[in-house]
Amino acid sequence: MSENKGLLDIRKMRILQAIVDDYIMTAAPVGSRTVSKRSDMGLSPATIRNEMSDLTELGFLEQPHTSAGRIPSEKAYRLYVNHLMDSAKLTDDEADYIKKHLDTRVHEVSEVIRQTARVISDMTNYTSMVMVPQFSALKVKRVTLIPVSEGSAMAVVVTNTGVTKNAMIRIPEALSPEDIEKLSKLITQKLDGHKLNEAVESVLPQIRAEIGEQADAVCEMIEDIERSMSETNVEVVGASNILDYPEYSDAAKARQFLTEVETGSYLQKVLAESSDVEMSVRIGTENDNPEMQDCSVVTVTYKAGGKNIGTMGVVGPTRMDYGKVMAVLKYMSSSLSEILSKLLK
Amino acid sequence: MSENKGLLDIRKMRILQAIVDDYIMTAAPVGSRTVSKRSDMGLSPATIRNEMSDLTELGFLEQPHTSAGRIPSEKAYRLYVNHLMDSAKLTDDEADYIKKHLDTRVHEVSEVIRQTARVISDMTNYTSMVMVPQFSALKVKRVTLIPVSEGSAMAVVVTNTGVTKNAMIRIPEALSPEDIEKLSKLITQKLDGHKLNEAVESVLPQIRAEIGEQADAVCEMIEDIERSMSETNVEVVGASNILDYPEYSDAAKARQFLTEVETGSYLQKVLAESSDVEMSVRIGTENDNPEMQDCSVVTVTYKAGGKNIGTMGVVGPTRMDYGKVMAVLKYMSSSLSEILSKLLK
DNA sequence: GTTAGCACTCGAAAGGGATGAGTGCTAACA
DNA sequence: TGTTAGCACTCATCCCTTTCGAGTGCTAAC
Repeated sequence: MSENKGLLDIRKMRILQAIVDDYIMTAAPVGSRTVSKRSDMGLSPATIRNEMSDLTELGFLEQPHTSAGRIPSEKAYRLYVNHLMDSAKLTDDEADYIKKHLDTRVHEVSEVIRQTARVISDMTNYTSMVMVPQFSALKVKRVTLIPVSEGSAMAVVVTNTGVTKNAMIRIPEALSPEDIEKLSKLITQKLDGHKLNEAVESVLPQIRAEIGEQADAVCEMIEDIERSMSETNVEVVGASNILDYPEYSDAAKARQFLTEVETGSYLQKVLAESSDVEMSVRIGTENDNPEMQDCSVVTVTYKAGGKNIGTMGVVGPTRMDYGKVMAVLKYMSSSLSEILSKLLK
Repeated sequence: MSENKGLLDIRKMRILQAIVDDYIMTAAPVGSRTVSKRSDMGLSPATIRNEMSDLTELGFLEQPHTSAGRIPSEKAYRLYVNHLMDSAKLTDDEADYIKKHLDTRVHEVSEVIRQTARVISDMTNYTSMVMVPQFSALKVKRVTLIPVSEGSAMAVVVTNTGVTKNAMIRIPEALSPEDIEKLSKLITQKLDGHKLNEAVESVLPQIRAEIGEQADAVCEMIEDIERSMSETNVEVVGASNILDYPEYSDAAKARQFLTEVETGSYLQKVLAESSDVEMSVRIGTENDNPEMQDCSVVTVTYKAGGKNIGTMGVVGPTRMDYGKVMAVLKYMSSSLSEILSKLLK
């Protein structure tokens, strides 16, 4: 038996690939006849049957019941994604579609993010999610405080890449507008060129050392700003697409999926965890959220100015068109990176 | 026949009420026996049958087929909402629930809105939507421009109520930070005390008259600000609740509803249109969006400082628990109004 | 005007083949 | 030794029929 990837001989791999491909398209158990016809290997159904029997024993296939075909196990999807998938390229039509629907003239980050999510969801027909650029990882250029009412102000942070974000923070009461302006300048000066998340550790002690009396108030404000800014925000689009797939024809299951997606906490967590790998795939029970264990989540990162600044991805049934999803995500990652790189400088 | 509301005698009204009440709870056609038992009118099923037959002829009831019970028509719901509904009050438990889940310490408007939407959706088990306070109807107190990059700046508008909002706008290129600061002050001075939406009409001509050369640029910026600010934003929560109702057990129908809700444009339109009536109810085909014609939408307005500043509501199946929804919305309207009134000054 | 009685309707649920896709095994073939 | 044809067997699905019962409408009596 000629080994390959230390797992299966080539013929078994090809058969498994054919089965997964077919199952992804039809959602129906695949029989030996179908495989024999579709995979142009010139093998009879009987031979395929023997191989399928082996694959079942090895844990790559499952049988809903004796007289049905086989469906891929999670292990099969894993193998499929790692080794045997046609890593599809987008057709010209698809690339055109994206170009047409990504309006590069838009100049607001949140708008670009929304569009991106929309396009991913439309192209894949799954649920897409795009994290807005990670803020506290960017270098601060300017911080402006705008008095709003006694005790509160709006802090607007501008980074060197031009991304801005704002949040309400508490400020000491009884500050005159001039004091506030001074504070703005002071904080800007202290944070300039630092990343927000690092600043809290590196700059705060400095400030405490340098400035005497007001230090505490200033430090608290900076911490407050950092806290508000590091809230990750995720745009989720196309949740209802899940209803197109027969595995979610059961209302209770669909409901569970949609509720989980609406709260978004798990998706947010996945995006955050995947922020340092170019592409990640979580299949079924590889998700540690029990509500999502018959879903798969694929993520990619995107960059601006050469640095990863965010993650985006797709959630759908485990029977997902991984090839297409990964192709779309790759394409969108570079599109978005390009747009943001231009936009943010 | 003793007339009432110029439409139906009292007995018919009570019977209709019993039918609607029952149908709202069970979603199953209501038979004469049930009505006879549940409405304590001491009438036999046969009598009820005669009345129901009349009500059918009058267009208040419909018969799915001969041997089923009756279900209320839209006309019946309309009558029910207008005249015969028990305008339920919340139980103490419910009021407690709301108090517990509305964290009054939160000091960010968008957070309050999100909570409100969450609570409405949880209490009614329908889909809730809450419009963030209408911005351009508030009086401007200060406008700050923060340079972001060549040609663009972030405009932050603070109103006299303390609500703030910000948006990226285009600015003339080649402005120094000092110029921008001057512009901030100029615009603040011009807009101070005016409502944004009125300012465009009343203040712009003034500016054009007073300032010579730079007028065009300034006016454009103000218009740009107004445009960005008047975008209404709606928080929608609990869309997946719809899957709990048997009328949406059909995946295609559910999908249609969810897609419509996700885009949100119709809901946004309804909220906007209803911003001047304390409470509005749109039943079924009273919605002009064909996709929503078997839904009902109930809205209420909320205030701050005595003025309407926003609308919120609930979407659900026409067979909706109008009594409860309206009670919850009323309660939430006054809660939110109170919180915002405090929060915004 | 109200009610009991009764025949009638018709959807929903339950039962019961027939169908056919698919399997596993065996025996023959190259 | 690997491949294949043949065949008996399995079992979900489809479709048809029957049964069941909730509910109606009508009539006649109270």
